[in-house]
Amino acid sequence: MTHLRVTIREVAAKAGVSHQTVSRVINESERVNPETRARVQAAIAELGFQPNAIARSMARGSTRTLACISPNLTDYTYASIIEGAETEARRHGYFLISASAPDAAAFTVLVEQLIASQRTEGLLALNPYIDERYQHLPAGVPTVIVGAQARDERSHSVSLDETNAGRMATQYLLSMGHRRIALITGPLEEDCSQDRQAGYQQALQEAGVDFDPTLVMEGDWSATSGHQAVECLLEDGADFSAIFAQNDRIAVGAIRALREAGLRVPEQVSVVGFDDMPLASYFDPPLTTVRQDIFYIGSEAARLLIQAIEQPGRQTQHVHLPVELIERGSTAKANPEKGGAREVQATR
Amino acid sequence: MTHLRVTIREVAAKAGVSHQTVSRVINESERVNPETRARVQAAIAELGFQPNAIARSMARGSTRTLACISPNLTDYTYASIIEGAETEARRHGYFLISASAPDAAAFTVLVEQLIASQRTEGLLALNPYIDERYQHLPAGVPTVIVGAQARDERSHSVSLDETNAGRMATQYLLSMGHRRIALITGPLEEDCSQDRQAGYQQALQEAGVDFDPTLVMEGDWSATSGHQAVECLLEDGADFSAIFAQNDRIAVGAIRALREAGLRVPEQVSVVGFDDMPLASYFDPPLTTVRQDIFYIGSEAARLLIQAIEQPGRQTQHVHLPVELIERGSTAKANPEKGGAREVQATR
DNA sequence: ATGAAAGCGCTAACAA
DNA sequence: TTGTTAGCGCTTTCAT
Repeated sequence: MTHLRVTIREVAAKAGVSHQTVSRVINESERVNPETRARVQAAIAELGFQPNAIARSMARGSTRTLACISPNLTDYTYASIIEGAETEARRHGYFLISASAPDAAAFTVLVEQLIASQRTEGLLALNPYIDERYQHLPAGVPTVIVGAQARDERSHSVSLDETNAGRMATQYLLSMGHRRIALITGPLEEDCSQDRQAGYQQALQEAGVDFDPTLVMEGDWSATSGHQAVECLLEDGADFSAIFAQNDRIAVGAIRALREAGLRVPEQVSVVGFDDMPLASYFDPPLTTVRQDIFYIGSEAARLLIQAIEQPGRQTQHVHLPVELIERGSTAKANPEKGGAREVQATR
Repeated sequence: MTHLRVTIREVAAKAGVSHQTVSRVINESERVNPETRARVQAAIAELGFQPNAIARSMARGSTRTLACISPNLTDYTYASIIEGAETEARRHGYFLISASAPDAAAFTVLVEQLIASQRTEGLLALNPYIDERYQHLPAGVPTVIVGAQARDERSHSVSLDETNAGRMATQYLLSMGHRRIALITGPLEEDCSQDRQAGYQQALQEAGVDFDPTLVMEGDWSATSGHQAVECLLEDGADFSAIFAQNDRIAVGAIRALREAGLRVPEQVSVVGFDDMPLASYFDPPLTTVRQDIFYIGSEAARLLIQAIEQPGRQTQHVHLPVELIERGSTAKANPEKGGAREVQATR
């Protein structure tokens, strides 16, 4: 265990050159005599020298570190985006500090500590419109908004084509003959909930089906909220033969509630989820869902951010990623005699 | 948008003091005249000065940044540990750079870039015994091994009491009258798989039940592996009335395979999982499982690491965290007439 | 192709 | 209590 860390100067002394020549070698400059380079490299190996990253950042004025602030790190969607971003960042020689900010206040503090302190050179803001945090996005620092479209002109963004995704899921149910399609959304503060709902309404309209607001329930992404939403729907005596749940967890909760009410999925009610989370194919029944390539969202976001850092003049970019419908066992054709309505009314 | 970042010297000029006084103010030194401090603070506010974190790291020789290397960032278990660690780190004024290393080679590179470059002051190594990566743990740098016990004397560790957890799950099934209990493990390279199995065998022995190696299958934590394991078991005509799956995903796959073979859970076969992952209570049937407080594992690991950094002389510590059995619907009493054996043999 | 000098923005030691 | 002087370990001019 080396106690005092070896510096460039010790290497220089050992190799009999100036520390500047060592710097040239570690920076792979061309302008070094092959012999000298070999001597220096030998010295580096012998002493186990590792350039000090902080000193380099200091001298270069660039830290090659990105920040990623997310509501949490455990939701599968966020975690995948972060993993994608981290991998891509590293591919470009950057590191990623990811931190979770449950609320806007925590977000503000983090921006200060990470961005204003110049510890990082750019920011990945995951879902910044869930609360007031977007008002504290840093100015003058490259920023990519992930999971929503930027509302200002300074920020880049990477998001799904949410409206189209909502439309696609709804069209699929319509194509199965369903006419009474309930919708369970995420929190309406979030753009994606709104956009998915817009797509839902759009698809209904295109199919000439009237939009019925009593068929729409707001959830909070949790399975529990899906469960409750279906309970409410049933209590209100709502008539529906399909549900579009805006994420897979809501779908799972909804299916559970349907079962508890004695309704069979997909025979009596079809359910479409959103995300294609890891166990979606192992649910009972396997979940029909909208798949998003979340890992790619993350890597694309990192790519954009690094581009913005390295080419400061660049125009802001807004990337929309496509989605795909995965057909599994939680959906079936509507019962034609009944015109798509449920046969059994819950007894509760 | 300030173009040239404000430095301590500009603040000093504005406040009419030396830059060192400004340094004292931002470091909350006592030795500053209240009036002077007020003047400096006014100047700081007016100029929007933010100390440069890199320069501080440079001058102090300490980066207040930790590294966390994990096989991936998306597994719920890892993500939770990371979130716990990140939160705790920040509580102590540290940042956490988390990176994923799918294999030992990637791990080695990361250790070099993060640790040897002195960018970070300590390492959280999640599950380092899944491959050869533990051989590349850095020397002379505070390290906490998470999810396994340290195999050397230099590293601290935070892990579950895995043996006891395995024992507890098995004892529970035994107490329900099951005698033929199949085990589906994680990869046997990982300590936790081994330890959970040791606990399983221990419980059997204590209950006077013979250990039957044909009832043990090795999985890879995936639902698919649980599915396959049960298929093998059934093909081999194995006789069992309960399964202890070493994680919840394996359990889900196992339940699916059981169903496909026409077996009812829990009436004919009971299944116990491990982790209590978020949707465990929403599975069908709701999963009986061993709960670990993973968030706490992370925060404890970070706490230990920071302690090791700040008090270098300290002895290595090894923390074992308790687990808890959560009883839900995937387990039931064994059929007494049959002595716990399945009634129905799969027809395949 | 190599070296010398200067400085990145701050903190730490010492002096006043 | 405050200011002055040196660096931290490296990169970047600019000479040579």
